[in-house]
Amino acid sequence: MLIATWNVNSVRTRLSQITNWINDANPDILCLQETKVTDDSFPMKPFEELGYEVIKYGQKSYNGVAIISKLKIENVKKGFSQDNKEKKISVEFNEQKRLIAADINGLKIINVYVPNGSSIDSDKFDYKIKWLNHLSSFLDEEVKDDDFVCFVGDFNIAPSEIDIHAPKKYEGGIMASKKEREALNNVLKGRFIDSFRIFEKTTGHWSWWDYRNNAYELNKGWRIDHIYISKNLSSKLKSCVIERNQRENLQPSDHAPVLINLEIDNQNVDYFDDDDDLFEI
DNA sequence: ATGGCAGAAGCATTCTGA
Repeated sequence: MLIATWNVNSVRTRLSQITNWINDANPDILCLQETKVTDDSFPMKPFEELGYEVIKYGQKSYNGVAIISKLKIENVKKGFSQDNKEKKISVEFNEQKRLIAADINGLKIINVYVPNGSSIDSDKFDYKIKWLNHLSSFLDEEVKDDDFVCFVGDFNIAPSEIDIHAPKKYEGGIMASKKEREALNNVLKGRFIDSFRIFEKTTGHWSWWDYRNNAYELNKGWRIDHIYISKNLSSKLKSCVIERNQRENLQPSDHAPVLINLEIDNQNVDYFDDDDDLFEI
């Protein structure tokens, strides 16, 4: 079972690149961030024609998340829960569309676009920390100990200095501060595994390169897009790769997709494309 | 210290991103 995350920086501008990549990589589930489109304008058809179901939670111009799945999508949650004791604060944090979750094939898929935070002395940075703290409460409520969870997205945080091309220059700043990492660790609470680090222990692997200053050509990148899995899935994890060639497309997103392979049987056999997928092997 | 590149909105230029 292939599960991917990709900050596409506008789903409409990147549409053909996304469908091309789907045709190449054949993911079962693709989680998108920065779709930058309202739900009524989301391009559903290109994905449905490829045999995928789409759920989306977007807004005009900014943010926006979506899940595209070959397998049946159930128990959809858009934004933070609003039926709990933190209802008021949830409404506030749902103004920016940054969270969508669903159950797919026995997995709880949680897709986030964490706020960037601008710079560590800004109001946006405070918002980022508060948003992460609210996300922590959300997970405490939504995730049970024995759930199989895949928690993915653009986290806008490099987990350690080996996830930055020039740590001496950037450590302590935005996406690399102690405060952000503590907030992220509080969200993870030791219950998740960073899929990528199971396979790659060294520096030099990036998922985002700034559009400016020729950053991609100079390979000046950061690893800020992550696929966290619950510990009870660790034995099922077969690979995790960053598809950096997508950063070489014409007019690319500034992020590359991240893709894992989980060795899980498809329980929900009602594929939407209804083709010969069921009868392979 | 500043700007550089890109997308959206909307038609010149501003806002936002990371």
